[in-house]
Amino acid sequence: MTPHTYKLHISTSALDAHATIFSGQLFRFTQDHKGIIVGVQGRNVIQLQQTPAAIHAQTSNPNTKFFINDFFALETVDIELLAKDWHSVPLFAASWENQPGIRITKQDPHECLFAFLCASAAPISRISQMLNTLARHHGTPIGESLYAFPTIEQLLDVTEAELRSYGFGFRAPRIIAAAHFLVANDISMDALAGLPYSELVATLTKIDGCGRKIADCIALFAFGHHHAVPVDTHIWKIARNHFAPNLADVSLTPKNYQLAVDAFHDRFGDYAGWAQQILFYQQATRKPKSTP
DNA sequence: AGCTATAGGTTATCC
DNA sequence: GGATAACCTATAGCT
Repeated sequence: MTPHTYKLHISTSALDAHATIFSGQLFRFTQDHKGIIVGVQGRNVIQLQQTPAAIHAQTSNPNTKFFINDFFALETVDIELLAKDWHSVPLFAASWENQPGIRITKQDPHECLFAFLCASAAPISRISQMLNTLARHHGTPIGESLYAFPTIEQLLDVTEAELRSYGFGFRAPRIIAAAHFLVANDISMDALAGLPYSELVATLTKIDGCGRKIADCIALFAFGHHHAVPVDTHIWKIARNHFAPNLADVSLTPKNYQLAVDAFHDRFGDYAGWAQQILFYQQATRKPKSTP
């Protein structure tokens, strides 16, 4: 690839590249011993090195500046301003003070869809392993041990047995069915991008293995629905412990899922998804012993 | 070293 | 409507 560089002047509290990328929204990025972060989006390679005042970015895309600005939604969202507003919520204030600069990235929708289809009941390390193995075997090489995520055509050639051998388990048939579902219904990522939130979720949840939570992940991480709040086990815990005591004794049914989402919207408004990510990171990475 | 519980859930089935 | 088990398996956290 021909590298195109761009020096982005930004503070770590407006964008902490490491915390953002390894906060559980992306699964195929790595960091080397020098602290350089490398990953793939679509057919582009991204390389990032952060210093206190800047991020040195390098991509295989001719317009690295535009690419990076779009990827981190820098023009769209002023997270420091939002965080300031949200400091009236004690749990948020504590999370932000501990780890500022976590943003929502705007991911390649195709990979994002399949990635989160794999995410059911799996720890991040396993999700990464599944996706990397799949890309290595069926994706197009685009750099030193870097592979584009398999296209829909490439996915149609993968068998369930192969996926199971990569460690997909019960997720294996879902991947195949999803690829066929998209092709059979002529659903493009561009078409999904044009849908309003509720229609997007309605469409995505027709895919076997994609419930509300995974649909919300895709809506938030790939399609710019900043208000989408994926309620996983950690966010559910936060909602019932801090925001909605009335949920303390109930289980996570579809109805209660929505009540948890409502609790986030009441406090964080139109960018509740961003607040969710910051709280999620705090909850998911905290030491088991520190706070109950 | 061997064991257990859990991991950013979803769905079929039962009440 | 809501509760329960089953689906796979890598791995962290125990003994």
